[in-house]
Amino acid sequence: MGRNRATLADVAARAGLSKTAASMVLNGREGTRLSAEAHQRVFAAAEELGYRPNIAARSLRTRKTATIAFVSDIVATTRFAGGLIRGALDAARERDHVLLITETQGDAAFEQYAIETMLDRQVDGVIYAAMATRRLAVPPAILAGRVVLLNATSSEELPCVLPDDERAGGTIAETLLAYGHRDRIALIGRNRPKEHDPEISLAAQARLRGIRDTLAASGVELAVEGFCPEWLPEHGYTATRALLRRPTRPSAIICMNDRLAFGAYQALGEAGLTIPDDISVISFDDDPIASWVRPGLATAALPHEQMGRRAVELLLDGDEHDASLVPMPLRRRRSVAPPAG
Amino acid sequence: MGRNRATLADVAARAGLSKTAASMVLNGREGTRLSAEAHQRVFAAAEELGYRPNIAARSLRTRKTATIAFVSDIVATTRFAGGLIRGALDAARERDHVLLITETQGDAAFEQYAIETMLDRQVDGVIYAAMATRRLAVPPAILAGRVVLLNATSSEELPCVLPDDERAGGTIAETLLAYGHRDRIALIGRNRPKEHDPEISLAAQARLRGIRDTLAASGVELAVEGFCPEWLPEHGYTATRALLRRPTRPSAIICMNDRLAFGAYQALGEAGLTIPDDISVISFDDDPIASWVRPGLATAALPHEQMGRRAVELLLDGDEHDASLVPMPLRRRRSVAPPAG
DNA sequence: ATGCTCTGCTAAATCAGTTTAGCGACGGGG
DNA sequence: CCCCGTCGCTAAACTGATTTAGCAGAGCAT
Repeated sequence: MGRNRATLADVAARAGLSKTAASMVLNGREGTRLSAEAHQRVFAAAEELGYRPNIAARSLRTRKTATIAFVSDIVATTRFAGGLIRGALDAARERDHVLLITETQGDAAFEQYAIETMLDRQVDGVIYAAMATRRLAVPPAILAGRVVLLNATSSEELPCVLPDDERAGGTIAETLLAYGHRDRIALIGRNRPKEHDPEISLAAQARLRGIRDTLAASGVELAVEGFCPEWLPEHGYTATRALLRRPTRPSAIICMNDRLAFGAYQALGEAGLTIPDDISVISFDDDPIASWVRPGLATAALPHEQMGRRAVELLLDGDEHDASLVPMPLRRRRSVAPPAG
Repeated sequence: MGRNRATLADVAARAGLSKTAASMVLNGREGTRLSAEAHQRVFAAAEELGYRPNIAARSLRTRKTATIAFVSDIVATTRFAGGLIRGALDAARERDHVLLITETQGDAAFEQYAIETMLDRQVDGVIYAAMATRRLAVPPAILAGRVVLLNATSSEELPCVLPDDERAGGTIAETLLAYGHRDRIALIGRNRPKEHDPEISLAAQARLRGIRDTLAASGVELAVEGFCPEWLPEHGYTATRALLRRPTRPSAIICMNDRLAFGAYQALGEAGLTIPDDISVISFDDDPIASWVRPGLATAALPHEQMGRRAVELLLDGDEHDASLVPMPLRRRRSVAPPAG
């Protein structure tokens, strides 16, 4: 790869100038006193030779690589990761940077290895993304450089990017209220206090807080809160069946995420109930499945692209608002309607 | 980042030897005549100083970076990408390599830029992955080095990794035959010849060929072939409704992918039919949704991790079987049963 | 004529490794 | 005693960029 590329020396020779001159011109250095003609000659030579600088050589000297490490536990390979990576890639490209991606799989040894490998390559900064764990212990090795946490927080007060789950909870509640739902709003997906899987608990707590506060402001309380050990369709299914066995049927179900909502759809379908005529369903995440179910599922979207983008911006442009909450826009679909009769 | 790391010179000094000696020892060079004691001293010094080589410096000299470019059109950010990337990451890690990931979004200018950026960084090879286009025009710039195509073929006879769609078609057909289905097997998801979206057509052709040939070997033909413009749930839904309006109801439906199958589930549910008692459904891909639907959907899994892994292996270990077909294992789930009465 | 400044440019050091060429000491054979 | 080969190791070149320090010449004032 790149066997006989032109070097800076070649460009300089062709322009009849020194490497110093060529370097300065090509880097657009201010305050150099090189003549306009010298500029022309260098540009022409570089153009003619198809010159492209050797990044390894450059970064050896400058200690900058225009490379960002994107280290995640398991994010990189979940369906949720796509958007994060895409957003980060876009923002990186706009700044002429490139992404070195690794996954630790939550394994401490892999993590250690991954971080070292990245640092060996002199990355300019690290985006540390998490899916499984929302509050992480950041490996000390990377604290020396710039770090941004993505979808995670830490005790070190590092800059981080998070979805605005609380506000999304508010939006969801407002939506149901606006449609006229009041006393028969159910929720599924609470996790029991003892099972504090940090993934669920942090997001869940924020979402729940947003929902409760907004409802409370209108004098409404959740009628039922169904627990789920995990946020998978089968748990949504079971929780919904449990809901339906109660004396009063809810007019709306808030699901803590779309996979639960999918389970709820299945249970409601089996019970012969029609969404949204008999019961409304609304949820969080905007998983692709939300647009596949019938009727489409209204849901507060996790803004993955925005988040990935924001992480790179924070890392490179470093405006020092340390925590960045990205809004979760509501995708309005047909699963919500006014309560029946 | 990495401001005061120990250098090779530091290690050498501490070991009381030259940089040359230290370099040779640490690289495990054969045929050097350095004493066992010298080896010990170098290793000890490196250990004590926490020495890690500077990759930029090394690759400046060796022109090797232990870095692989993973360039894709849109794969990197679709739900299908996760596995590809994970497999590639794993295989890369095993070989102490690292992945530089980019996405071209199918845009020629982005692609040009992406490739140049990768080559500037002296990557040791390029994995060129495609989702949208199965047969691609490979940019000439990367042909100079090692290239492996992932989920794609080209006219240049480059090494490539593909799922074994044809064989999977055979497996699906065998499965239905084994359950006793014969004359009432329907298929949905054929695309009309004129709409030759290359993504669909190449995979679809192979799958269909596998199905037809295997059925034919048992003297069976597909009863109906339903067309779909794209492979989305809504098209599966429509195609299935069309199927059900025909005089004889199929005993089994083969869907060209899981999203279509999901649409089929919806249509069958609305028609009051039970899977698999009234009708069997079987499909391709093993999208997460296949395990979420009730009953679970039997499907031939796209072996994304294996494919990603294989691509790296082909690139680095370069056994020269140029095309690598990765088997698609059948996930047996409850959606298939013997035909009703 | 001398000294000074400014202009336009360059030599050489530097980054941190790898690699080539070869040096001094020692032992053995002729 | 001299020559040669081997052993154990090192000096220096090299990779391709950036950056520091500074040089030659022109123009101007003294």
